[in-house]
Amino acid sequence: MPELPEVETVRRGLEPMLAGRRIRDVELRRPDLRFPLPPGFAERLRGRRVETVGRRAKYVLIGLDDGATWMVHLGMSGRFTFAPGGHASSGQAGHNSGWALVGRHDHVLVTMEDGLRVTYNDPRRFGFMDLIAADALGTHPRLAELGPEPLSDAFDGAYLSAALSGRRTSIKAALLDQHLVAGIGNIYACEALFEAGISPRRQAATVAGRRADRLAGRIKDVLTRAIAAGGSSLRDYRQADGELGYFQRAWRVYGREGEACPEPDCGTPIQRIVQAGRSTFYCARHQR
DNA sequence: CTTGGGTCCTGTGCGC
DNA sequence: TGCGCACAGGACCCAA
Repeated sequence: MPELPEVETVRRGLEPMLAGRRIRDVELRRPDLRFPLPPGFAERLRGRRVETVGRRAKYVLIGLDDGATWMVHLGMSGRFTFAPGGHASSGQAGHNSGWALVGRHDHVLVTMEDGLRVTYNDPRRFGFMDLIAADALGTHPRLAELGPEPLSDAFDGAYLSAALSGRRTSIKAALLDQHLVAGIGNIYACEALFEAGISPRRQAATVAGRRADRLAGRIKDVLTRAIAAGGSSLRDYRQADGELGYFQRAWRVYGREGEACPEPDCGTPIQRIVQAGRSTFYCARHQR
């Protein structure tokens, strides 16, 4: 599900539900997600007041009143759902553990002091959570190594050009490297390269100068549009799972193998290739 | 240091 | 209709 825009949509959905409220209870329905949850995870969250709901790359960062940060990565299939007092669930039938309905993949159940129930559901369990003490946030290994936010001023053509120099891998693979720029995933890498007219197979180091300017600009634009689409789905559905934001987007090349290139007067069939184990979609005529 | 490949996990959709 | 297989939006780990 989630790349930067979807995670930002989740953040925006969570913020009004959590910020300023105290956590009454946390129930873990298993001791681990992708990784074991840190010792005392539930106990340390219990009784804390949420002060901020932020985001870095694809991480949701929930700031607590003791200075700690509750970090959430949604992996491939993680999502949050909400229910006012007593009916949070992802819909499937399940066992009762004080909650009205608990689905098979509802792994973390949070009750806020006003009774709001927040469920973290993740069938594939590639997601993970951590609880980071105030003095460890700056050095957390998963955060400290991340590249710049693509929507920040620190990310531009000059940065991209310099960061790609010497890289022999493909530009597509390079964009997925979170150390280089943080938050782009498989879909938006394909879409940004299409809009920039750059072949995903091009060697990363050859994306420099004006070509890098163009790519940086298209990355910002495609992410900004996706966040806007996610925001409208939030307004319509009051959910934070981001799924509608993804679902409603009409990708121009992603998932469109064999369909005609959407550029005017092109019509070249979109190709699908595999790079670094991931599907890449592109137009061989428009992308060089 | 960079790079490519394997791996974790479950659900879905397709072709036969 | 049932079955098996390919594939799915991420990122870690390891070997070369």
